Amino acid sequence: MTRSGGTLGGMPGRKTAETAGNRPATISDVARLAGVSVGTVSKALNGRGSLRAETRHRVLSAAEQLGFQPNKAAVALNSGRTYTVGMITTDTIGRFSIPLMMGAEDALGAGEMSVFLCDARDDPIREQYYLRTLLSRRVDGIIVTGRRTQARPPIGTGLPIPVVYAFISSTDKGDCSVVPDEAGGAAKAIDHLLAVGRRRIAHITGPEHHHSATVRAAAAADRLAEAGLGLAGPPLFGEWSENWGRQAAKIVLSGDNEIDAIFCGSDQIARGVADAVRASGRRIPEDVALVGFDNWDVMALGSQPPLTSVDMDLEKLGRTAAELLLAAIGGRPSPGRHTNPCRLVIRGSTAS
Amino acid sequence: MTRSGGTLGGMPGRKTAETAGNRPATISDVARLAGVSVGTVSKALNGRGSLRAETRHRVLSAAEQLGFQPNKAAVALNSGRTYTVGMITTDTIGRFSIPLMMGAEDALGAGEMSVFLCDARDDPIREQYYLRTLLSRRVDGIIVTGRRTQARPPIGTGLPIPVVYAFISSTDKGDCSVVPDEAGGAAKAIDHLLAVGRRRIAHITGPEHHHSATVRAAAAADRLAEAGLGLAGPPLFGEWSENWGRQAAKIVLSGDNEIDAIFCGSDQIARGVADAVRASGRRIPEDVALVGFDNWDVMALGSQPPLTSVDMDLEKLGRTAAELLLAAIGGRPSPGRHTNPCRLVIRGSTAS
DNA sequence: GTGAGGACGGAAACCGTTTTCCTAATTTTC
DNA sequence: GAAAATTAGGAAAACGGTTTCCGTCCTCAC
Repeated sequence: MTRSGGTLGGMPGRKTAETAGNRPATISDVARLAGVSVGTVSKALNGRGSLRAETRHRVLSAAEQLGFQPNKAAVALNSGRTYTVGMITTDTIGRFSIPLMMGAEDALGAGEMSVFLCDARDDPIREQYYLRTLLSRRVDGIIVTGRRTQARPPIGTGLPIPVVYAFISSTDKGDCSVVPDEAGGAAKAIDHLLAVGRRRIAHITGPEHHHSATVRAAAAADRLAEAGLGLAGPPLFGEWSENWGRQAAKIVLSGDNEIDAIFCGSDQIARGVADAVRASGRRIPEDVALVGFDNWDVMALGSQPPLTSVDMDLEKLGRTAAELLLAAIGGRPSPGRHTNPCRLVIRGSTAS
Repeated sequence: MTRSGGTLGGMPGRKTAETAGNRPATISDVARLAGVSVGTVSKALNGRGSLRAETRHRVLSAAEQLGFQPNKAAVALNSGRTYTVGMITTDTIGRFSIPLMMGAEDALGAGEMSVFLCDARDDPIREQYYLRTLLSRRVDGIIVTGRRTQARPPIGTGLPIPVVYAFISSTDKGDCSVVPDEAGGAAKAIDHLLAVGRRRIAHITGPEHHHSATVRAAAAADRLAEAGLGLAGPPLFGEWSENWGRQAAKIVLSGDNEIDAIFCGSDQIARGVADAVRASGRRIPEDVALVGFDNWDVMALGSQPPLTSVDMDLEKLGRTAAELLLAAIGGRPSPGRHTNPCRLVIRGSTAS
């Protein structure tokens, strides 16, 4: 009695004619079993040519019985398409890369694309090594991501395949980049604070040499200026840490003019600020409202009260990057800088 | 004047004969330029056969000039090896997967292997889809990771390629799994608390149905029993959240018997506990010493004082998994469960 | 001067698919 | 009932490498 196990759509792990150690079935195996030529098998499997229904069915069930899966390397060889893309994270895979990667991977997976993961760890040598590897693997395209939104030199010029930068952007204006609208996000934060009646707003953020810190600070100041106001004191630049948040909050709170809100450059900073505000005997949000940035769940939700925060929607951004890459691979490139709006997530730290 | 740009080891982005949109050079192009046959080019590039130094050099410089990179699909086709592995994260890519992935990717990259990233999102359908895809791509092996250390059914049986489970393990004892020694880590935490003179130790941790929670709790109790002591009250099972840490700490602190240390099932819980302990007027570590688990930097370092914590050394674990996979691919499998020791990282929350 | 042997490099098979012909058989048309 | 049109499926080329097998030329020994 012949086993009929191994449906095409079924569990590949199911024991079929192909057992451990056996080499995977090839199209020739299927052809032999079905009693037809390999060309016919290919046609049956791909719905090309004209075949009798009976023949097609015989091939299909032979393929099923052997658990046949076409060798993608062979397909790639004569189609010129590998249906793979490379994802290079220029710096270490971290909190920002993950949602980006997930979004991108999801969008690509739907297009039957597989993703090569490359972690360049901030090392230009590794980066170029990976680039060479990816080119050698004939990926159909590359997504470059990184922790900083600052523009960076293109990963290569005159490459034979499209490249999309996500989160980071390329200094070459002709390259396709997808970046969050950090300035818009900061503006939304300020708008919200104004809407809940705050007027004396301080800003505590990361290092001044960090692109995100300066962009967000400038946008916040601009927005207040448009409302006929100004930041309560110059922005406090420091580090992206809770510790800095605590320190800076102490400085702000000991100042002459009572502030009624603090816009923070990150959720980590906001947490530190929250600690210091509470320690000073002030209540959040009654006395001081607090807005963070990143909407990092463990920080925003672990804080007491939970933090209102600006969400850069990184997963969407990754998805968009993937879609632009797919379009470019399909011959419809979208050069230039594409910005993705931020969302403001309102929670207890500003709820009135 | 002929451009000589494009060293083999140089920047692939450099403008060479191959410019944007041009198809990558093939071995035939190199052969034509060097005035030899393709077979000779292959020999020159791979150091096979016997060639005159002059010929070899001519080929090499032709390859260099064209920026030739062998098409890996073609190589895969006749070597049977793709030099790729698949990495399936059964649940969403998160805090635990990342260091694992990074360690594995690093170890594999050194072996010239590329990694396919597959995020199964806790969906068995997606998981099987990815498995099929990977098999179709003829990866040389697969690493399966996940957020939970609990054993899971094998991803497939009778697969033609080796599989290594990292962090999670397979219920099939014959499968190769690499897991952290959570019990050992918990024991180290208890040993340390005992060493700094604590005797009344409580335990607050995650949900009782979570494997890690029960294993760590049991190991802590066992270790105390060995020392002729016991936990100060039964372990408090709840959630892996700061909020639960705060709640549980209040319960513990309001008990009859004064405790002098709390061992927490995670750093997040420990942070919540720290808040509650401080709020109760007790000092850390003088009155209550605190040990967390995971050594998650933002939590452990953001806490005040910084948390002593058990580090599962996930990057090492990922690296080990990759090495075992490489060995298995090379025909030297290491079936069974391999445990990796945890490290205790001592910080202010227990410093005497 | 002849035969043996080594050095060099070309021709061709092969890996697993897809696709383009092309032939043979069947059906349609008048 | 013969010519034309259609259908079914096979043979072979192509994709881009690697490897095996030979043939040619040169050198050396006798």
